[in-house]
Amino acid sequence: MTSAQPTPDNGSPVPKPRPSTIEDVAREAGVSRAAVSKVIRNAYGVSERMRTQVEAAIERLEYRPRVAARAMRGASFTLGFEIPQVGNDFLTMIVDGATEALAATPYQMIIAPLGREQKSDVAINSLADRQVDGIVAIAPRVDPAWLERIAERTPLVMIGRHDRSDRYDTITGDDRSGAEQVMSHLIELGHRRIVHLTIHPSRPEPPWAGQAGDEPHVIRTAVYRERMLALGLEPSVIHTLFDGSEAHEVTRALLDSPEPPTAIFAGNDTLAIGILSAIAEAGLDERDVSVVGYDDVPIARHPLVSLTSVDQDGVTMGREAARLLLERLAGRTTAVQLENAPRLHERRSSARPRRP
Amino acid sequence: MTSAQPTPDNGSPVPKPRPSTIEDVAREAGVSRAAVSKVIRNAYGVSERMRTQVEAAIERLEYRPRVAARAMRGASFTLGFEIPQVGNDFLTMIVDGATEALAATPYQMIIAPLGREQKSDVAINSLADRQVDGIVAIAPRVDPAWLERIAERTPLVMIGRHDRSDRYDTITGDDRSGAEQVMSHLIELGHRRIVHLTIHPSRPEPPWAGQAGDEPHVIRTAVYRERMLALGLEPSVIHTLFDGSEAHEVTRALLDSPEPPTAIFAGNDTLAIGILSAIAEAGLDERDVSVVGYDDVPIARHPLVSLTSVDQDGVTMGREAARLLLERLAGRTTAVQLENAPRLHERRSSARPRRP
DNA sequence: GTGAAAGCGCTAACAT
DNA sequence: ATGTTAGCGCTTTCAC
Repeated sequence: MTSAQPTPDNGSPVPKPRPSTIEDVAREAGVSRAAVSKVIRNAYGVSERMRTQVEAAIERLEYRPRVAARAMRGASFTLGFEIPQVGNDFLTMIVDGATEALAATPYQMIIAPLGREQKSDVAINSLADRQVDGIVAIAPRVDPAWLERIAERTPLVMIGRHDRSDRYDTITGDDRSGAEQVMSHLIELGHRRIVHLTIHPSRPEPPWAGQAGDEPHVIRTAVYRERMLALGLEPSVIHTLFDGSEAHEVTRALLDSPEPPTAIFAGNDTLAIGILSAIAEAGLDERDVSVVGYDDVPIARHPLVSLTSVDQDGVTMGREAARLLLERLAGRTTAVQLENAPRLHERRSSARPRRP
Repeated sequence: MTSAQPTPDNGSPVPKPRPSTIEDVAREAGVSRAAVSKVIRNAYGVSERMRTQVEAAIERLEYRPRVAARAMRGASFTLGFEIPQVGNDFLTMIVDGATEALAATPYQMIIAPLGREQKSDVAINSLADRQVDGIVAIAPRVDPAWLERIAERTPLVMIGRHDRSDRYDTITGDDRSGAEQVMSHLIELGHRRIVHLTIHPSRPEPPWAGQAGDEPHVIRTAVYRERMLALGLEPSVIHTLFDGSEAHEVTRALLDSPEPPTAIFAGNDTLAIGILSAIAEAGLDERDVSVVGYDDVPIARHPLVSLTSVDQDGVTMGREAARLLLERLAGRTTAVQLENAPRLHERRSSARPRRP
């Protein structure tokens, strides 16, 4: 990176013109602060004449309400999204859905990405600290009791949690069904040596684990085991980091082993993409090792990738999450659980094994 | 999506326990509010004894400072990122770099994604309204004069702008060099019928266009034209939407035309991926039509995709952006311009044409 | 329909 | 080193 000569400081003191406040607008329009406040909030009790007057003043002074000040008394008109991985396409779909649902509302969305080594609760807290009016979070490993405390003050929608709360709403996919579809598909194709590669489970096992449902990935793994055992086959589960690089490495090793699998069921598409890259690099294809992913991210459809994957419609999930939040803000106080039915899209990456 | 029975409202009024304030902590610790404030800000003038006392009280009361209240007087310890497209992998790299740079600081990052049909200035404004302490934005088409007004109050780093300002900092790649590398590469391979496919330029042409440099995509297009004309070839530029779907359609049509190109220079990788999908669907490959992209997003390296692309190191850009903001917050007042040198990664998607 | 006044939780400037 | 006080810009009663 090349740095240009810093612009010479010509000594002119930076004029920090004070942004206009509600007070300025009130003076300019010849009304009270309260009146201006009512106008900008579309509140009851403003005459047509006053409204136009105030709006003109706002225009003239380029007035913009400070969100911080508003948040101290009323609402911030901001909805916060906690996203564990900015680059994850499934999460992107959720954000897209929510963006769409919020377009016609006065609410702005902000996203709090997880920092390096940062846990979900830090980001959720940071949203709460910022007085957002509602939170959507994807945090499978956070203590439900803690979430309920957050939900006491801020409407909260959790995506991908199978536990039930009467404080926060949940939106999930039916992970059991999705995993069943994957396994049925692979078994019907004739696969027997099927490996399941997924992300590391929580360690140590949290005390509330299994309390009221499990993490999506844990459920998928459980279904995998059940189906393997039911056929008298030996389950083989491998855990890796979430970003796909380790999935790539592990797959290389797997391919070099004496009895490589003929199919790999990946816990999600990011891992599946990493797996596919190792297979391709080894000069092999789906007839050697089939791969099935989960989430049906956009790139899965790409003809060069053509990854068989479980679609759980992230866009709808995001849209619904936003809707649930708006409902809460409109007064709903009972909890809602939404579950969608996933659907397997069969593509080129899964095929009959060459040597069964 | 299936809705579960709403949890019955058992009539218990939701107890909204008032979160503790700095006042509560002061009382609990037997000190003044100011003392507590100093402790949480690590400010000068606190005895060791008081510090431990206050910290204990904070712990006990689970006190968390309200960002809105802090922002009204001091800082919000928040840095805002305006991102035109959440799903764009190049932008993701920028966010990742910034996340890394911010990990060891007290600053939290929030991302303001663009809503549907929303312009960059709306999102930038919304960050400013939220009193973030600094803003990083990717907004090639916003009036520089307007940006300078924002920068008067909030430190601002613009990514991908070739104009110079003494109010805000800029980080760019050398788009001229990047595009030159692409064209040289394709020409050396023997391509003559090269099409350039890129995103729609601003319409109408903004009054400040060309004032002090141009949009990255415009520069890349200009280089393409120059190089084609220099060889006595007819430039052919096609504009599409940014999301790659239209690039896919356009490419289909191109392949069906009487004299299809032997190479396509895509304005960025998202478009290149869309182009590749059309080529693959038509049963063709790089010997028929070569493709070169720009940004070198992670998927470009994938062996199934193997897209030749210009690496402009988004991660470093993001890291530097965060660093520049922190510098400004530490007192720098002169503007800085950073430019990095892009580098072409040659991969399978570009090859000698079968029929030149 | 409109305005006056009382805070919201915090920090900064100023005491002590 | 610690405490006191005066706001920051806004919304929300509650008078008029």
